[in-house]
Amino acid sequence: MDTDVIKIGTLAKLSGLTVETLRFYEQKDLLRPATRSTSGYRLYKQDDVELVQFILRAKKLGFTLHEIKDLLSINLNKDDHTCSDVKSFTEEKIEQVQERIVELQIILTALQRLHDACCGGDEKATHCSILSALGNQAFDQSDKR
Amino acid sequence: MDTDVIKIGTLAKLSGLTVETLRFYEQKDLLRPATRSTSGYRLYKQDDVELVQFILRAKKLGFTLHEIKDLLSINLNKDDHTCSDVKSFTEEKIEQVQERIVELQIILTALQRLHDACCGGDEKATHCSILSALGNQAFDQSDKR
DNA sequence: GTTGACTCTCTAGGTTACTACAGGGTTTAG
DNA sequence: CTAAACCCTGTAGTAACCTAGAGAGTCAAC
Repeated sequence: MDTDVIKIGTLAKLSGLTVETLRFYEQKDLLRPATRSTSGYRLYKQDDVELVQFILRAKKLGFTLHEIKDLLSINLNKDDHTCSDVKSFTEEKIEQVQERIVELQIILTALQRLHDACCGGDEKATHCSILSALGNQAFDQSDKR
Repeated sequence: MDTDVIKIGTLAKLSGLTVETLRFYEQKDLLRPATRSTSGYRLYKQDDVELVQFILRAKKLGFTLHEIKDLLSINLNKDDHTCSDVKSFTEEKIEQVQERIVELQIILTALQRLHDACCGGDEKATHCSILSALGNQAFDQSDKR
């Protein structure tokens, strides 16, 4: 057997993904095997391990699979793109992440306000301040979104 | 026609949701009409407008529909639950939100680091520092998760 | 009595990122 | 040579939250 070439199970082990995930990524156009064997087995190159790592690192940065697909095509044809292309790609993601953080912080503040106001005792929840807040119009004015 | 009772379209208008969403919420056991007309029309009470608002407020706080269902059943049977039940429910959510914020902040920091290192110029992306970072093992050590 | 607005059920799609079969064929080790 | 381990395709399910449409019945107004 050709040692330059690895089957999907090997790539899975080397990259820490499952075979199913690798096939899924192929379906999403992220990762195509170099060739197929006569019997139809996917045959990858050793280099594809690094490619999978690229994908995993981008995922860690919060990029979606679709965005990673674009990132990969930039990476493949580096000559057709500028540094500024990549930078603005990153900028957009930064903005998205910042927005989400702000949203979550608004949510967090509201939750903590409710939490702090609640006695948290063993008495029946009939007069629970959290439940009343949720049932109260006044709540709606308390944050502006 | 009974004025105490409203049809789904009216409830939709009063609550700002669509008819479809209201039916969807019913399917998810969040909101059941008080009765049905002889022809099968859903008949809601005026009070249900407040119930929908309760749901929307809880959604704003980041609760999932499933969690809201539980919250509603606590709200309906307040005597069977304690304040501390509700408080710990809220506590759990607070922890979830905090965790998510921390995650996003790690992502944000990493993105900003890459962004700042990138020249962002019009030169070809052949040596783009962002792409190299994604293709580089060193990246993996740079954050601990 | 007919139009138009409303309602009903049921089904299917769409997003994101997988996971899990079923029902095959292929390869490899002993 | 056979059994285990591997691979294939294709489909369907998960979570969360809806949205859209088909095809049909109902209600109110003119």
